[in-house]
Amino acid sequence: MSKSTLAADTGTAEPKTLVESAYRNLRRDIIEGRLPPGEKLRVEHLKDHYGVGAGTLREALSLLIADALVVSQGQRGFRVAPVSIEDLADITRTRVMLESEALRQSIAMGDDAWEGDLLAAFHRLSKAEEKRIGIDDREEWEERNRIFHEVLISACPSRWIKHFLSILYQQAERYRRLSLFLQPIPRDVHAEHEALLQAAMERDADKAAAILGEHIMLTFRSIEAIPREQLNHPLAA
Amino acid sequence: MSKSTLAADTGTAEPKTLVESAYRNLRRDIIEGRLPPGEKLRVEHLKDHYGVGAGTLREALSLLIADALVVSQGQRGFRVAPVSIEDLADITRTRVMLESEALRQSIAMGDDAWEGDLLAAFHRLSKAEEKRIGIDDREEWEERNRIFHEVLISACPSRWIKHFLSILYQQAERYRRLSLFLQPIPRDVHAEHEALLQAAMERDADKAAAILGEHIMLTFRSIEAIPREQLNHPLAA
DNA sequence: GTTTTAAAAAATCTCGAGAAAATGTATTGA
DNA sequence: TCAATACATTTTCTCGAGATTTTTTAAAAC
Repeated sequence: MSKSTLAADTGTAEPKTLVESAYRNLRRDIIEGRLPPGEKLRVEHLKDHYGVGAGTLREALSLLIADALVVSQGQRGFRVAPVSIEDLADITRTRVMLESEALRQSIAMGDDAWEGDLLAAFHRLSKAEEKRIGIDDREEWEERNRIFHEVLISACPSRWIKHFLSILYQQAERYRRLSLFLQPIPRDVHAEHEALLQAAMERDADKAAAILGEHIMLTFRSIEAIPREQLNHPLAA
Repeated sequence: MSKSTLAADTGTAEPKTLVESAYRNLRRDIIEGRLPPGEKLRVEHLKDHYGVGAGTLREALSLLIADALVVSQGQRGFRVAPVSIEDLADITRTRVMLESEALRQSIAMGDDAWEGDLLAAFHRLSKAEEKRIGIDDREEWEERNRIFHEVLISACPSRWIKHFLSILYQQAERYRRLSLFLQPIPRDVHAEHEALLQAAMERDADKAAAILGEHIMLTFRSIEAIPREQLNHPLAA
C-alpha cells in the first residue's frame, strides 16, 4: 500500500514539525465542520488554540490553500473555503471522470498483490460497517472507506490523477460531514462496495467504472437532497 | 475573459503583499529554469536575493507546494521539484484527458462572446509569432500561448477541471523551458493552432479534441526526443 | 584503510515584537 | 436623518533573533 500520491504529500506520515501538526489539526477541524465554511481565520486567535506562533500558523494556513480548504485574499487574511451545491456538483462530476479512468487503468495494471490489498481493505471496511452504531466508530469507518477507494485505484500508474483525486476526495468528505450531522445514510453502501469489489476482481473495467460512477453520484444526490440551510449555509458565491 | 480558475488563485492580480511578490518571483525562476530541478532552497540564502524576511520566504515556498513546483521533507527544508521523463509523460497524458474534456464542454457551452475572445486570443498569438526572432519576444509568445489555451476552455463550466489544468499547464511549461535552452521548435505550431481555432469555431468537438490531443502529445514527443542530459538531469526518483 | 564516534558548523524551525493596512466607531456638517 | 470625515481599534503582515535538528568535518579506534 503506497503511502503517498505525489511528492511532499503530508498524507499519513508522523508530524515531525509544528507546522505540519497545526496543518493537520486545522485540516481536520475544517473537514469535520468545527470551523464552518466562510469562517474568518484570525491568526491571533487561532495561534493560542493550536498552541503555535503566529508565523507557524500562517505557514500551516498557506499549506491548506493547496487543498482548497482555505482561501486568502490580498491583505484581508484567511477564510475557510466556502461551500455551495454548485461546487459539490462540480467536485462530483470531476471525480467521476477521474476516478473512473483511474479505476480502469488500475484494473488493467493491477497484479496479485493489488487484488490482495483490495480484499483486505474491503474486509476491514466490512468489519467497521458491522459494528457501526455510535459516532465514535464513524471516524474509523471514514478512514477505512477512504483506504478502500484509495486501494481500488492504487494500481493506476498516474501519480497526477491520484493526486487530484486525493484533493477531490477530501473536498467531498467535507461536504459529507457537513450534511451528516443530522442525515443518516439511507442507501445500502455496503452492497455498492461489494459489487464494486466483485467487478474489480473479475477485471470487468466497464462494469466497475459504471458502478463506481453511480456510487459517487448517489452520494452527491443524498447530500443534494438536504435543504441548503442544513449545510451551515455560509455565503456561496 | 475570466481572471481566475479557483478561489484564492494568485494568478494575474497585482502583488499586494511581499509574500505574493516573493511567490511570483520564485515561481518564475523555477519555471524558467534559473532554479534548476532538485536544487536545495536555503531560506537564509534566498531571503537576501528576494529581499524579504525568512518567515516571508518560507510562506512563499509553502504556497509553491500547491503548484508542485517545490517539495518539502520533514525537517530537511525545501527543494525545487525534481523532473523526469516519466513525470512529463504523466503530465501530458493527464492533460490530454482533462483538456480534451474541457474543450468539448467549452465548445458545447460557449456563446458569441467566447467566440470573440477566442478570435482575439488567436490574433494576438499570431502577431507574436510573426515577429518572433529574439529571446525577448519569447516571454510575450509564452504568455499569449497560455492565454489562447485558457480561452479555448474558458467556457467549460467546471472550475475544478480548469484549476487542475492550470497546474498541469504550468508544469508542462517548465519542461518546455528546460528543454528549449538549445532546442528550437521544429514543428509548425501556428498551423496546429489555426486548425484548432477552426474546429472550435465550427463547433466540431470531436475534431477539436483530436487536434488538441495531438497538439499536446507532439509537444511531449519533441521534448522526449531530447537527450536526458540536456534536461539539467537532476535526480529523477 | 575502513568504520565508528564525537565535536563543530550550518540550516531549519520557531517565537514574539514592531510596521502597515483594514475594519469599526464616533463626531461633524448639511 | 443621512452622509462624509476623522479617529481608534483590531488584524494582518513583516522582520530579526533564539532554540532544535541535520549535516559536515575531523579525530580516534579497530
